[in-house]
Amino acid sequence: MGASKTEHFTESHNSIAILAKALGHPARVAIIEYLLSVDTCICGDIVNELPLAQATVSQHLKELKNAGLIKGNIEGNAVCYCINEKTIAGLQTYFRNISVKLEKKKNNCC
Amino acid sequence: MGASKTEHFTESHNSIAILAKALGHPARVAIIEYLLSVDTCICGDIVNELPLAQATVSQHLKELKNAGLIKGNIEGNAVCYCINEKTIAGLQTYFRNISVKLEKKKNNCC
DNA sequence: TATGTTTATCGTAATATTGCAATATTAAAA
DNA sequence: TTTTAATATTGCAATATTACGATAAACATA
Repeated sequence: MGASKTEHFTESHNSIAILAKALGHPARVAIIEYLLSVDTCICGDIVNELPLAQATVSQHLKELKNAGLIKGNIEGNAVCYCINEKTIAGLQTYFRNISVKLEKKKNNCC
Repeated sequence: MGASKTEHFTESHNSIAILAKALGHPARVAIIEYLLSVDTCICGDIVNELPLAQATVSQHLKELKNAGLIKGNIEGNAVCYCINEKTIAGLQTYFRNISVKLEKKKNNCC
C-alpha cells in the first residue's frame, strides 16, 4: 500500500486537492507571492529570491505549472512565469462558497 | 537531503502551506465537504462515507485537526468533528487578497 | 464486571516528495 | 562557431505520506 487512492474520489475532490497540494509547500507559496509582488514577470530571479538550489526551484515551478497555478512563457533564453488568475479565482470561489454555507448552517456544533 | 526546509521560509508562507497541504488529499477535501453537507455533526459516519479503512480516516482527521481546519469534540464514546469556520474564512481572505492584487496589476504578462 | 462500540495509535510496507549535484538543452552574445 | 547565460532534466539519497491490520483506550450498556 502507500499510494494515494485518488481514483476512489470524485473529480471535484481531486481537482481541489491537486491545487491545494501544489500550494502545500512554503517555497511554492513564496513563489506565488513573489510573482504577485513584482511588476515585470521576468522571472529567473525567483531562484535568487529563494533559499534553494536552481534545480529545486525549477522543480517547484514545474509543479505549480502542472497544477495550473502559474503559466510560463519562453522569452529568448529566459522564461517568464506568472500567476494564472483563473485558477486563483477558482480557489477564491471555492472557499467563499464554503464560508457562505457555513454561515447558513449556524449549527456547527463544536 | 529530502526534508522540507521549512525553517528557511517565513511564518506566513509556512502557515498557508500547512493549510494547503492539509487539503492536498482528496479524502481530506471529501471530509470537509461531508462535514459541510450534514446537519448534525455527529461524525463517526465519516468512516462509512469514505472508501478507506477506519485507521486511515482517523489519520486524515488528525491531520485536518492539526492544521486547524476542523475541531473535534468528544461526546460519550463518539467524537463530533466539524469545520473550523475561522480557518476557512482565513483561506477565503487569502485568495481574495491575491485576486484583488492581480486585478490591480493588469500587466500579468503571460 | 464483562461485553460491545467507537476512535486512536502502533508498526510496517509501498509510494511520493524534497533537495541537490551533475548534466543537458536552448538561445543569446561574442 | 565558440562561449556564456538561463532553465530543465536526470539520478539519487533522505525523508514524508498513505494505507491498513492489529491493538489499545475510552466509554456505554447489559
